[in-house]
Amino acid sequence: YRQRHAANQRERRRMRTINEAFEGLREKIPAVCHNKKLSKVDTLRMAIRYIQHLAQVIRS
DNA sequence: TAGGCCATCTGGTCCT
DNA sequence: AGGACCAGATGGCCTA
Repeated sequence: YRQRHAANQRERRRMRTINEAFEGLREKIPAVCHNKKLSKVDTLRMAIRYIQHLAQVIRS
């Protein structure tokens, strides 16, 4: 009813902030394929790889 | 058609 | 009490 609806609305807002953060992270990853958007899970995986790569560059 | 990705709803738990 | 966070369930959409 009223409470439930309000909670759902807040949850949607919360998810939106998370998705915006994903969007921000996506932009920091060098684009492999430019037109195709990375999925959330791939964004995380690529970010990990990229950080590892950067660490390697610093080390050498 | 199965599998991956996603948005949404929901109930539980913890924090303010 | 009310909100934030979380994970599970569900259904839609798209692609190999």
